Parts: sequence; structure tokens; C-alpha cells
Amino acid sequence: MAVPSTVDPELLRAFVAVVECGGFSQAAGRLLRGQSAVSLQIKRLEECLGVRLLERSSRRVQPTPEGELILGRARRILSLHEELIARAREPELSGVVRLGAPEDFATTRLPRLLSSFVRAHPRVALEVTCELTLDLLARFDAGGLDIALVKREPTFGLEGTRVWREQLVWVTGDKAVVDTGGPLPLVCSPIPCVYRGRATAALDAQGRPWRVVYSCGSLAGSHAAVRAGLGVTVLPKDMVPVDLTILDEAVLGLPLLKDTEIALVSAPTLALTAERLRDFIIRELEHGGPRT
Amino acid sequence: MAVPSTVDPELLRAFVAVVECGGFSQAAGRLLRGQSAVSLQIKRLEECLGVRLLERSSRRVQPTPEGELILGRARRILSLHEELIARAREPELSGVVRLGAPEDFATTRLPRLLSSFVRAHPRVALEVTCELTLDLLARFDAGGLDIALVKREPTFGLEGTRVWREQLVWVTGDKAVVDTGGPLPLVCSPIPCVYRGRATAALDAQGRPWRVVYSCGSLAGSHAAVRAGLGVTVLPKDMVPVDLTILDEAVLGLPLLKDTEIALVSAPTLALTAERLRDFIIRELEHGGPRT
DNA sequence: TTTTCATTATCAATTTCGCCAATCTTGGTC
DNA sequence: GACCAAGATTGGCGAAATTGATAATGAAAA
Repeated sequence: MAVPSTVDPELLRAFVAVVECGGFSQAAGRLLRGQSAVSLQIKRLEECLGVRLLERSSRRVQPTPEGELILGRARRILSLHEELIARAREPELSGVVRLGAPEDFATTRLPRLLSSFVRAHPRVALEVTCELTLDLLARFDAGGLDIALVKREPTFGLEGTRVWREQLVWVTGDKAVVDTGGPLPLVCSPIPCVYRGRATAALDAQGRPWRVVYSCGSLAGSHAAVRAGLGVTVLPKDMVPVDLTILDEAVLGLPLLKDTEIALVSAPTLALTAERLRDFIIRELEHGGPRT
Repeated sequence: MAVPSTVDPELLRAFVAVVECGGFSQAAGRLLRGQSAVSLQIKRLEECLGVRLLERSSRRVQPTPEGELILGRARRILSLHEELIARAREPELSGVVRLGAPEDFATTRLPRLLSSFVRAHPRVALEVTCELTLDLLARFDAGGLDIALVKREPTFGLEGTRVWREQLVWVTGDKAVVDTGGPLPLVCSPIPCVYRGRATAALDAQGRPWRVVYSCGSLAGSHAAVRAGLGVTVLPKDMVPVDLTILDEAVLGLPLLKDTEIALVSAPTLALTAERLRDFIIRELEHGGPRT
């Protein structure tokens, strides 16, 4: 017998209804079908899955143990169906969403991520603000952003939903700068920068001296400085430009860096459009992004 | 027009196939249908969702922007369908799975969590080992466990899948013990205990003196000691017995404790039965558990 | 035990609905 | 302007689900 690759969701709906109503006849009422139809639907479902789902013993209908396992999955499928329909039939979104993100994320991941959303909703305008994480959080707290993607540190910002995780690596344009004997020359963003703190803390813990040779608010500016051999910097592994070199900590005696995490925070009350964007970002990243 | 609450997944399958094959006719081949059937299926789907999904312009079929959004959800629904069928038709599981968990988790969450699994698979035997996290990890590394649920610290054990997160609180049976003026009397498990480390580190950071008045490997033993007013201990918020009191850090000047996290680690090669149990645990906790 | 009641299973008739095959329409190409 | 490739349409067929009625089942009441 050929096993189909999909199950008629109406059968799943019937199954859930029977369990929740505690009987075929009551479920039939809820499903606006005859009792016999429900009986046959359950039979078809059981045949299709090759498992007995319901224990029809004395006076009470209960799911079998296997049935209970299936039940959870069935509910999940049904809710996704409903969501699919609801979203598809939803009136066209419009309005402005104020989104904040660190510059590196905004320039590497965000464009591709948001492209299908903005194309699907041409009347929605995104206002993207690029700043350092701590500045983003300040702006967000002041009500200046609907959604913010921020770098998460163990010491703050534990609220929000984690949407991204990535390995942090040491990077340079000229390996020679690591071995000068003097303090390690660092290129990074100005003070509230999370990576800057991450790097200096790791170096301090190791007792290795360092100095900031170049501090620039622009990511492209930092890249250029590193490329010119001014010093080393810290970047998420997948955001390293091709012409820069990832340094092997073990070989050069540099401290290991903890992974970076990006979390999404959103205002407690959110317009429908912003809410949809938030759901979209979380959803897309949880699929396309790296596994936790 | 009545909006159904489910979509025929065959229509979704057709939609995905058309997008992936780049045409109706090619998709028809893959779906083992005629071209006209595919055409009608897409038409039905578009009518049902009230959205145009495909741009049939010159020579090439492409999803519309709305179509792209739907596409992701459709793929997800289809994969859940396949998973449902695969699991339902899977031969009966059997064998032994060696599972390790901290005692508190094993006594509070685990039984309810595992009950439907073991009832659905009567020929599976679970061998549950309760130990302190570090001992569990040692046993796991030695190959003595298939799956381990362990408390996760920022300083170690960052691998694995996080399956639980919970607020950690100070607990006592007699509020008087906090204000004795002397060092804070602690009740906890022996040395490798994660909570013990968490508590003493937090107190040290605050500069508050402490001493361990009672150290017991059994959770019930610790509870009894606390209940008897021997001292305070640290517990996940939802695992506090009803007859013990949660202390308000702010009022009593106790340090705030970071949340506790439980992660699941599993052996690189796992028998089918263990693999299914692992998936089940992750799946159930991600639903029933607290939101991250 | 027998009766009764409530429930699910089964059956035949009917209707609905999707598929096929052939044909029409469209838009790009030579 | 004819040709070609690909999707849209249409009418008839056939499979499958629903219905409504009836049979079987099993528990409680008489």
C-alpha cells in the first residue's frame, strides 16, 4: 500500500475534535458533519497512519498512548494551517516600522533577510537605524524604536529573543602586527562597543597588554584600518571580508572569544505591521540561521 | 464565501513543486499528475488563500512576493506532515535508553514529561541516573549515558541544546536565619554542585560572608534541612516545596541570582530509540516549557 | 436476566470534486 | 505572420466522501 506524503488535515481536525469533545457524536456537532462521517474519518486516519489512535471502550473515548503522541503533532499542524490562512488573507500591511540593528548585522544579514518582506508589503516603510548596541538600547528604551536587534552580553540585555549566534574571531589584514612584541594594536568602534569590551576583557584576563590604535564609528572604516595593517579587530566569523585574515588563537596565543549573540527586543505595544515584521524576522532567522 | 480552516496539503505540495521546478509542466511530472491538474490546483490554492501566488509571465514562472512568504510556511507544513507520517508508521521502539538528569529536575519535571513517551512505547526501558551536573557530564563523557540533561553554566557546557530556563531564588524554612548577623548559613549539595557555586560566587561578589551548615547529596535531605531552619538554599523557582519560603533579594540584601539553564547533550551516535527520546524531550519542553 | 439507552460501526445511495484528455489562448521567436 | 511552447479552459468520467438509515455493542436500569 502506497504511503502518502501528506495527511488530509480534515482528518486531523476530526481526531482532535473527538479527543477534545470526548466522543464521536459531540465532535460531529462541532465539525458540522454527521456522526457516521466522523467515524469514517477516524477510520481513514487510523488506516493512513497504520496506528490505532482512539480507545473506544466503555462509555468514554480516549486517545491511545500512540494517539497522544500524534495528537500534539496534529494540533501543531492545524495551528500552522490556520496561521497560513490568516496571514494570506490578512489585509495589506502599511505604515512605518522603526528598526534598529548593529551596523555589521544591518549590512550583512539584514538586507537579504528583509527583502522578501518589503517586496511582499510594498506599502510598508522600514526606517533602519544603525548604532552600537548600547546606543540602540538607549534609543529603544526612550521609545525611538519599535524593534531592535542587539548584541547580547551575559551581563545585560538578557531579555528579548535570541535570533542569532555566531563565532567571534580575531581578524587582521597583516599578520605581522600581532608579533610586534609591544601591546596588541586594536582597531574597533568607540567605547560602548560590545566587541571592544569583549576583546579587551579577554586580553586583560590573559594578562596580555593592548592599545587601541584606531577607533572608528563606521564598520567600513574599521575594515579599512585593519586592511591597511593598523592592527587586529574582532568580528563575527561570517562577516569577515574576504581580503582579511582570520587568526588562529591557538597559534598566536590570543585569547578565545565567546560567541556573539544577537537578540530581538520589541516594544510592549506594537502596531500590527511591526508585529508582523517581528514575527517574520524571528521566523526567518530560526530557519536560515545557525543552529543553537 | 466560507474560509476553511485548513488547506489541502496536496495544493501546497503542488505550489512548492511548481516553484522548485520552475514551471507547471515540469512540476506535473514530479507530482505524477497532468499539467491541467497542476494548473487547477494552483488556481484552487490561490482562490482559497485569496492571494495571487505565482507570476506567470513570459517563459518563466516565479512566486510573487506574497507567494514567497507563503512558500516558507508551506514547506514547513509539508515537512511536519511527512514527519507525522514517518513517526506514526515507524516500527515499535524497544531497548534501553540511559538518561541522566539532576535530581531536582528528575523528580519534578521528568516524570510528567516522560509518561506519554513510555506509555506509547511499552517495550522501551529508561534507566535514569540522578547525579550532580558535573558528575553527569563525567559519566556522559565516559560513555555511560546516551542522553544527559545538565545544568548549564556560562563557563562550561555551552554545547548541547537548551531545553529549560528558570529563575533561581533563595529559599528558607525560617526567615530568622538570614538576619543572624553572622555569615549566611547555606544548605546545599556537595562540592561539584552548580547551584552551590552559583550561590557562593554571588555572595562573594557582594562581599557577604557565608558558611555551609549542611551539605547533603540528596535533594529531599536538603529540603528537610532547610525546612528545619538550618539555613537557606538556592532552588529553581518552580521547584520550591510549598512549605518553604521564597526570599525577596531586594528586601534582605541577598544577591540576585542568574537564571538556571538546563541543556540536553547526547552521544554522537545514538540508537534509534534514544534518538527518538531525545527529539521527544526537546519537542515537549520547547512547547510546555517557559518561553525564552 | 432482560430492557433500555446511548454510543459507534456499517451499508447503500448519492453527490461532490478532482483528474484526464483534448482544445483554446497567449506571448515570444524565427 | 506562422510557429512553438507553456499555461488556461472545458466536459466527461471515476473515485471517494457524505449522508441517512440501520445494525451492533456495551453499560446501566428494571
